[in-house]
Amino acid sequence: MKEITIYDTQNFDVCDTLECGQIFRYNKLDDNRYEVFSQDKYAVLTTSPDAVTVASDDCDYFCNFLDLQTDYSAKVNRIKTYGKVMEACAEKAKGIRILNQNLFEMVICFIISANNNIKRIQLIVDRLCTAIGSKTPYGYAFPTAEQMAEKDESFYASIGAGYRAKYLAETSRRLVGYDFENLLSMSTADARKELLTFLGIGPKVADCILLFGMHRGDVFPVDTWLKKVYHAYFEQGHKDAEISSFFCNLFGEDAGLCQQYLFYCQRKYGQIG
DNA sequence: GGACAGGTGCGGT
DNA sequence: ACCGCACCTGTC
Repeated sequence: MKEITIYDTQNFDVCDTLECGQIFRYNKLDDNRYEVFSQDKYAVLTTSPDAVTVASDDCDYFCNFLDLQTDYSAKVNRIKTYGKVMEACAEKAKGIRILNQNLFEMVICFIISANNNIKRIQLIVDRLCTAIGSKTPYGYAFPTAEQMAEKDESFYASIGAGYRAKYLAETSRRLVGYDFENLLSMSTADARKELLTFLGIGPKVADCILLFGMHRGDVFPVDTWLKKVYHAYFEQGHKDAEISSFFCNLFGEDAGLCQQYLFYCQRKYGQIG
């Protein structure tokens, strides 16, 4: 394994980045180390007092994966001007980076995430990789669309997916040979419409795929946590279905990152301030 | 043992 | 278009 060390950790915290809910395939090894899986690749991230070290056979891949080429300082400073609430949670969550994750992997993982809890999502994803993913030196790869399409609904039920089994079987079949490049070339609004045509993808899951799999910052996934945040800190009388567009209008291009800050603070600390 | 999970699809207005 | 509701299952 090779290593790369990052010394500018002002806006890069491994714990914040991995535990803010954008990724399910990681494990905490000890106080300072996390292992991360993406597609068929693997890395160990070690935090020391003055740096973070990435150890992997695919260091370049993980530098992009961790969005290390992007300067977050301007974004964070701008978000801190979005009122008291954002100022407080940006200070706590400023180490979060929006990962560049694989699009197919995001589609499948976030279909599994619907009306589910993180522990069980990780359990199901782990069973999925172990059962049909290709073996790698460090574990099992995330399955390809072809590998998933070979399995039927009963298989996905057997790994604990519940009523999402049908969604996984049907959507993975539809994604064999799918033109992802075309999807990536679309505007955020058009890509969102296209994603909503897949079984198992509703508004919230579509926004997660756009944000985590396509790096579109101008979306705001609304789940139960963000509904709580809205009602506690932003109440302006919107119906649930309008909360996402309310935040998109409020935060513009920074909406996605703001959502991660708010989600993380609410979940980790039980409050924003 | 019940409520809750990073909601969605479906049928009824 | 807009509700209201059922829904797998692991965890707290």
